[in-house]
This record gives sequence, C-alpha cells and structure tokens, in this order.
Amino acid sequence: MKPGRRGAAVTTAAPSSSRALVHPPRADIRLEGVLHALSDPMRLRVVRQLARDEAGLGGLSCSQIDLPVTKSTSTHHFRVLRESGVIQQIYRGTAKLNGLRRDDLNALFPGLLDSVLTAATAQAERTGPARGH
Amino acid sequence: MKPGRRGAAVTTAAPSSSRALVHPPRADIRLEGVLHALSDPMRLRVVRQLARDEAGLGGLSCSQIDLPVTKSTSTHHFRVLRESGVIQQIYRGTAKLNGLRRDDLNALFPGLLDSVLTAATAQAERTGPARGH
DNA sequence: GTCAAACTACGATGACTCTCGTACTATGGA
DNA sequence: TCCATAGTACGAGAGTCATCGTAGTTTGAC
Repeated sequence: MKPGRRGAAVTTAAPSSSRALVHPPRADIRLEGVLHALSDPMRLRVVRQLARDEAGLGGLSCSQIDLPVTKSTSTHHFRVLRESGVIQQIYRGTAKLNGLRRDDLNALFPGLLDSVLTAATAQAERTGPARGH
Repeated sequence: MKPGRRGAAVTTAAPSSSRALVHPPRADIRLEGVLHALSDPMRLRVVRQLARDEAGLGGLSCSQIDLPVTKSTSTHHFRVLRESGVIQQIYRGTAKLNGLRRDDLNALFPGLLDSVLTAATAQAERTGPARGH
C-alpha cells in the first residue's frame, strides 16, 4: 500500500525538488483551525521564529527552528500548522523549508496574524524579560 | 481544574447580588488560553453574540445566547471563556450576565479581539449566504 | 554503492475536550 | 411555603491531542 496522500488539494506550483506537500487552498482555511493551530505554545514558537526570519530569505528548515521536543513531535506540529493553512512547506533537498502564508492569512483574516505576533512578543517580554532573544 | 480557590483572583467588585465568580486577573490572562478558547465554534459564536450586543446594555444572560447544545454543555463553554479571561460574568438574580473583557484584552493583546471578530464575520458571510458549491 | 542527514509513518500512552443526562442549588415570585 | 427559572456539579462516553520511541524513506555526498 502506498503512502496514500489524502486530500488532493492544489499544490500551488512545481516543487523545486520533487516530493509534493498538500496545502489547503486559501478558500478552505478556517478561522477556528488557525486559532487552534496558534493556541499551542510550541506552534506559536514556530510561527514567531518564522516571522522573525521572514524579511531575509525564503524560509527556515524544520531543524533550524529550535523546539524542545523530539523530531517526531516536531513533525506533528509542522503538519498541524501546514494543514490549518498557517504555513507553507516545500522540499529542498533533504530539508523542508517553512514560511508563513502571510498573503493568504491577511486576505482572509486581515490583521489577525500581526496582532497574534505582537501579542506573543508582548507576552514573552512581560513573562520573561530576562531570557533568550 | 478544581473549583477550589485557585489563585484567589480579584473579583472586580461587590457583585450586585451575592454569589462570586472567579475571574483571572488581567496579568494572568495567557495568549494561548485566549486563542484556545476562541478556537471552538460554539465559543466563537458566544463571543460574536456578546460583541454584537455590546453597544447596548450591560450583558446577555447565558440563556439569551442561542447555542445548539444542552445547558450543561453551555455552562462548560461559558466557564472556559471566563477562566481564559475572554468574558466576565456576574450574577444578577437567578441569571448570570456575560460580557466581553474588552479593556483587558485590548490592553494585553491590542487589536486581537477585533481582528478575530472581523475574521469571524467575514468567514460567516463567505460561508453562509450563498452556500453554493 | 554506501552512508549520514532530514524528515515521515506508525503505534502507543496519558491527558484533555466536547458532549450529554441526571441530580442539585440558588433566586425570586405566587 | 411551594414552585418555576437559571444555572451548576458530577460522572460518563467518545473523540482528539501532544508526546514519545522505533523503524522507514528520500536525498545528496563520498
């Protein structure tokens, strides 16, 4: 039996390498799903790191993002983020590059992502001003 | 979550009737908790109805809010909303009046509540009116 | 071809959630 | 006093979630 990719949602374009990842099309992204995805501390952490990196390059690989969990748990969180429509993932060699779906999120839920990011930063400063940066 | 005095949260003032409800003080409200509370369709529905009513009076009683679940499930959702800091509840006779904690939320997470409400309305309009295919 | 790196799949486990029904308490009136 | 109204408490069932460990796949380099 094949790994059987469920769904068959539009995969925006030809991946730069080979394997394809299923992303929900913009119209299928649900507010409840996005809020749920963002309500987990680990996933919020991923999103913040992606946002911080955003200006520079095209994305961060999973292993570049520092999470205090095992790799398989990490995979789980990245999948939740992708399937809820928060992030985009493309294979690049053996790595997988992650980026926020800013355009889609802003089109559907104007201001939401930014207010969550701002709130997360504010809360982090409030809670632990004496910590990593 | 034992009902037992967790934290001794400040109950903003003398209740107009008698029984006291425990609310988290502003500083204890966590972004993850708020996002989680808002990620449930029923609770989002409650919050939207409270927002719609907001201009007028002081609050809606639980039974005025239309939810397609039993009373005990309803109680559960109101508690999650209260304990996460999203709503405020006060007893008024046999009823319990509910209102959004707008000031606290805006102070902690500027713009978040409004962008969620806007997003929820937009999504409802997108999904609701046509229901085409 | 072989090997390491990066990530996935699968199965398990313990915790939490949403839902309900039934029984209970508190309040305000007839 | 008795009763209806509004909501709570408790317990159960079904489901989902976060986490892990182990085993597997894909890719690129040697």
